[in-house]
Amino acid sequence: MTNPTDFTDRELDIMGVLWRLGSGTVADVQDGLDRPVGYTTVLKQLQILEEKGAVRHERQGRAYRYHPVTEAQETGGNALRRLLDTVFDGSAEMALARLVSEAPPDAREIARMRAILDELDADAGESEGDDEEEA
Amino acid sequence: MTNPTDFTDRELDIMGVLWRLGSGTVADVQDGLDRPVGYTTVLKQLQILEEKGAVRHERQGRAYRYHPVTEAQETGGNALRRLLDTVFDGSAEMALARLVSEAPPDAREIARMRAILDELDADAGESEGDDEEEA
DNA sequence: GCGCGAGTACGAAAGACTTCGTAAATAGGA
DNA sequence: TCCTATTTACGAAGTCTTTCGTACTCGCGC
Repeated sequence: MTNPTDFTDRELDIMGVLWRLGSGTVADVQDGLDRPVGYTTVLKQLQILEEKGAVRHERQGRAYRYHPVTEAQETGGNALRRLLDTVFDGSAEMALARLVSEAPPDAREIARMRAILDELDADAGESEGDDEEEA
Repeated sequence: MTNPTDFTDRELDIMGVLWRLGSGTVADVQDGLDRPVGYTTVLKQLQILEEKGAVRHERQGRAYRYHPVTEAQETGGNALRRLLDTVFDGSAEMALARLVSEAPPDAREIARMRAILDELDADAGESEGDDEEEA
């Protein structure tokens, strides 16, 4: 991973396309990839991913349509945890600093990110306040 | 993918130890790893990492002491960018949501994370104001 | 100076990943 | 029905990773 996850690099490329599209045929995925890869190569990867339980397929006309089974967010979470542990020394703060420098969010996104932090405070407050409410 | 970077999974394990310790001998790194790995295996990885320019070594007594050359933050940044692109659909907000659910920060850390976002607003304000100042 | 033990160098074996060639199957139209 | 184009199935080749065994080296103590 310089596998960020449970997936290998190429598998992650494929999953990325499926997550973005929602689902796709072999040709769809092939088109969605950044870099040119043979048709049967993509098919093979999808078959491997299916063995691993990461995707499933259904017939569509004479072709197969593949759907992701594992959620993007779950995969991302695992990868983030690994990154946090190995490179950011467990510090969410450092990770955030790097995150925003990699992809500077616009004002609206910053506002929503603040909201996420506010929500954290609220949750912390609630659990600390449980005793008071119950009393 | 799990490769999160330029490094393979095992390489990242090794680099993680070096980043944490600052530097270390082969034995130090071996001890620092979660999982048992042969001494020569660790040595070999370090030699490979040195070929790649990720670490350097200096003599210490009869042994070598290895120092990381690449920064943890840089590696983390690359990995974050990949994650952002493939699994979080380019949204720093989604990444943050997952980040805090993976490693819930305490109040002090939340405060510092807010500060990072504040800093972003400040920067955005400054650059928007550049024209006015120049005019 | 010599020997011993700690350490490094080398290379090969095993396994995983990636890629694709070729064969087989299938559906639709002539 | 039969042919063709599209698609899947299989499997093997090439490459990269990971692991470690074995041989060599070097420095320190006697």
